[in-house]
Amino acid sequence: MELPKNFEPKVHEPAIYRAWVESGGFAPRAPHAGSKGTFTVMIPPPNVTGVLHMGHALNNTIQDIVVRFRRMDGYETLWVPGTDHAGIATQAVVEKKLFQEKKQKREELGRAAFLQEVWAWKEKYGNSILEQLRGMGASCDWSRTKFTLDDDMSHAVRESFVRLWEKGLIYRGARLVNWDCVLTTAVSDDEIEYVPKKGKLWQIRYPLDGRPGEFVTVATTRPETMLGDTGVAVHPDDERYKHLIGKHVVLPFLGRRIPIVGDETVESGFGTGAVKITPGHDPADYERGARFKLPIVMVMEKDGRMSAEAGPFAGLPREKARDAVVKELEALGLLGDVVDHEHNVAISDRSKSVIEPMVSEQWFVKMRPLAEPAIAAVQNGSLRFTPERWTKVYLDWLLNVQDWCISRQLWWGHRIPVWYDEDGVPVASRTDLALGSPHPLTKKPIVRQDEDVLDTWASSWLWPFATLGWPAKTPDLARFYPTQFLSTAREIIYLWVARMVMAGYEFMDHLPPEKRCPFSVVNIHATVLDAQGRRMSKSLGNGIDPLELIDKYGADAMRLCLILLTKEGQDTRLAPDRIEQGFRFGNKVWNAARFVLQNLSGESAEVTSQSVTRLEDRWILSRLAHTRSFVTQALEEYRFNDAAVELYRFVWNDFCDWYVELAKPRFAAGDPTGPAARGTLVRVLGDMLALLHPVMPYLTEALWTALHEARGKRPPAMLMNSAWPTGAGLARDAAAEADMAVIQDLVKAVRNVRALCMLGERQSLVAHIAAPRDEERRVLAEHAATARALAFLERFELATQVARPQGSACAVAGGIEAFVVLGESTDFKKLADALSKRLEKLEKGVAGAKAKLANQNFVARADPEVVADERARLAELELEAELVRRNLAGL
RNA sequence: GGGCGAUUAACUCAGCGGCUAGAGUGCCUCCCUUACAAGGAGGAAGCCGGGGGUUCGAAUCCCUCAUCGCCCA
Repeated sequence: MELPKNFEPKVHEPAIYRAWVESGGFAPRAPHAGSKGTFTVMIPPPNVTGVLHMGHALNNTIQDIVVRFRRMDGYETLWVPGTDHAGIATQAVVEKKLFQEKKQKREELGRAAFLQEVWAWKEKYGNSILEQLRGMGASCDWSRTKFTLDDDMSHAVRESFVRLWEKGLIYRGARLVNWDCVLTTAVSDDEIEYVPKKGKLWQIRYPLDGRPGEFVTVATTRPETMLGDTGVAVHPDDERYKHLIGKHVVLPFLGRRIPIVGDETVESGFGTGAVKITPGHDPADYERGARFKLPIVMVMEKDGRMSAEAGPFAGLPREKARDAVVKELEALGLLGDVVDHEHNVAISDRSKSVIEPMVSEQWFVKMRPLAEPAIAAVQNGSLRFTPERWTKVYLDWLLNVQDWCISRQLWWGHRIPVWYDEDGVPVASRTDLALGSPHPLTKKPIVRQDEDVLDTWASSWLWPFATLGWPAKTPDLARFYPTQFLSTAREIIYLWVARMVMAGYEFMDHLPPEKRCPFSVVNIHATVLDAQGRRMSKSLGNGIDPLELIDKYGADAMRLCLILLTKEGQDTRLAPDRIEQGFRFGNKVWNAARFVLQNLSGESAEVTSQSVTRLEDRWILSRLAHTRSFVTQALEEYRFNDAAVELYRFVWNDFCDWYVELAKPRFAAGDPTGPAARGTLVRVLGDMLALLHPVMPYLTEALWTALHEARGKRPPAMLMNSAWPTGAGLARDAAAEADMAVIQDLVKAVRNVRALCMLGERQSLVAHIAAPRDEERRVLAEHAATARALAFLERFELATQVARPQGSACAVAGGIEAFVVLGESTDFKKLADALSKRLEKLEKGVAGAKAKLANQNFVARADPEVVADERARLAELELEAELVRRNLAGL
């Protein structure tokens, strides 16, 4: 059996992925004896227009680790993949393409033809992100792939809409919404971002009605909206303006007479202390307007041009209108001070245009009743966040939840299932209502369907159960709902997580309440930042492409590194070359396995902690026992980083650095301990591959096959479908670990002396070892050969006391002195320096421990065990310091 | 404006009441020893952001300031 020298991800990964798919292992296993039950994960459906970015890479690595671990651990696992139709984003992409390629606008094409274009686009490009997930090794059940506009999903959306309608939770109303003037649609609060921009604060003087020559000066960042003003507000306690409350001013250009009101929400310190009220175009003013029953005047059209209400400025685009208004005010002498002013401007995520708050007719869902059970879910423990602190973020949003504007003025999406009769009376229906058919309530003919579509989240909030067939009561739904784990990004807690919880409680009402919450654990993953600590973004162009990393280092390397870098949701900075650590580790594992396989000779006996007798065998199995249980527990608790760090350490530092080196001499022909060494290597390697598999699936799968082949066997199953190591036959062995530590300390001390004296490992040395303490002497006597091999010693003389040989240096390890006989050219000065330094540290430690123990309070109040430990530590330090001091004197 | 997080070695991060504060990368010295030079052996490197407090004991808990970042408005 000869493995190539290196693992070649590009060669192996696609073939292994195909084999996994063919093994059928991505689909949930059928219920069977010994099964731990089902374990379901729903992928956060990426946007169909999306390409894999670092956030997806991390999040899907996490999900795949969970799913692979649970699968091996005996659960019937299901990971459902899919994409969402991303209404605005997708429509915008296709509109742009259409315009660039054919100079066509969607209006010219018409609704049906345009939608055909979008579907064609989706078929062609919409699967790329799912392909990329395959490349990462994601073990999703692709046979269950969903798209939010699939027929069954659309059916679920309509059912949910009609149910809410029937419960009276859907209403239509004029509300101030965030309006995107470029895409001409309302967008939700969550689809806008606030960008600080340098602007100006203009002061405008409004003439007081009936008091010629007197003015009230208001300050505004948006002078063009003054045309829609229907009031002026001042703080009721403001001495400057108090007397004017109840009076009126006359709006320039339009001559409208508008009142001055006293409102406590006005900040007297801002601007002039008087503010204009524009209920039609500002959220705060909308509230104020409602409080004072001021009329709403809309001075802007849906496309951002000024409306007829804008008088002389009608027809101007909003930016031009601003300049014109300012210029005219100045001409009239009504413009006051103009100062620079930085403020946050709302920008649409999709079109990047400035959001215009506008009053329009929209459909809303009443959120308060839906929020109640979602709040209760975290309070009664049905739902848990990890890291725990995100619970607060979730609750804060739910406690202050606003009604949800679900209509979008788009074509791409689920068309709102509402029809109107000739009087405009709406009705929601599960089935399409033909034009001319009688309205179910009024019996008058149906004349039209609502033009708008639903917000994309109105479908993705149904994801955890609609993907399983809801509203039909399918076997899948009964078997896999509720799910166990959801992993996602923090900014989506409100948009999606909270709404899925609401939907679960609302629509899964055929289940008892404790089974309605769609998932029990929500993992909020870290944000991967660029090397300067900035968020990766398209506009900055600072993103690292995971596909490039996979191409260069392999999927396993990227997966491991992302987990090593992100401790439980803590943000991290990533530079591409950091992935090299994962690559090197993969290489290390590969070569360790290669070494094992090269030296096998048909061992088949199962090695256990009970069956081995050699110290190093007992030791490595003890370390394995610890690592296995540590990693298992960490994965059960979703502490991925802890699991990965522990595995890394075990593989590299315990197994490769020590055990493999100790095993080498035992392969010599005729060595009676050879079989035990080979058996132990096989045992450790097998378990190690299994433990590593969730994080590094490809590499471990390849080695799993190779390991079985080397033993002349066919693997009973692919590693992916094999059992998680149970720890059977493994036990912690404290005595072996303690003995091994003695040897390791001595070996390191000798190596240190050797390096200081510039002696290569080849140069054999003789050591005279003094071990006055029985325990240490026993260990060294029993394992002299082991210690000698690792320290590259030719001879090894052990005694209770040793007279220092001529021309020797002394390695001190614990209570042991190892006198190493050196050549004449030895640099004793260097040795002395190193020893002085070490002595200094030791003496510092001694002084610290002494001071601590001299403190009566410490001795009296600290845990007796801590005090005892401190005493023991002091004794050790003093002994070692004494040995080093003596050694130094002897040089 | 509200909330959250971070500040530990040159860099990226662990450690979150008690070992001589750790790892990876980088750096220095030595070594191509037949698993791996994508490696091995050894080493240097830290007033644990500043200031207060609690405690026998603080990188760790509390307060405060500073800086950076994120989420929400």
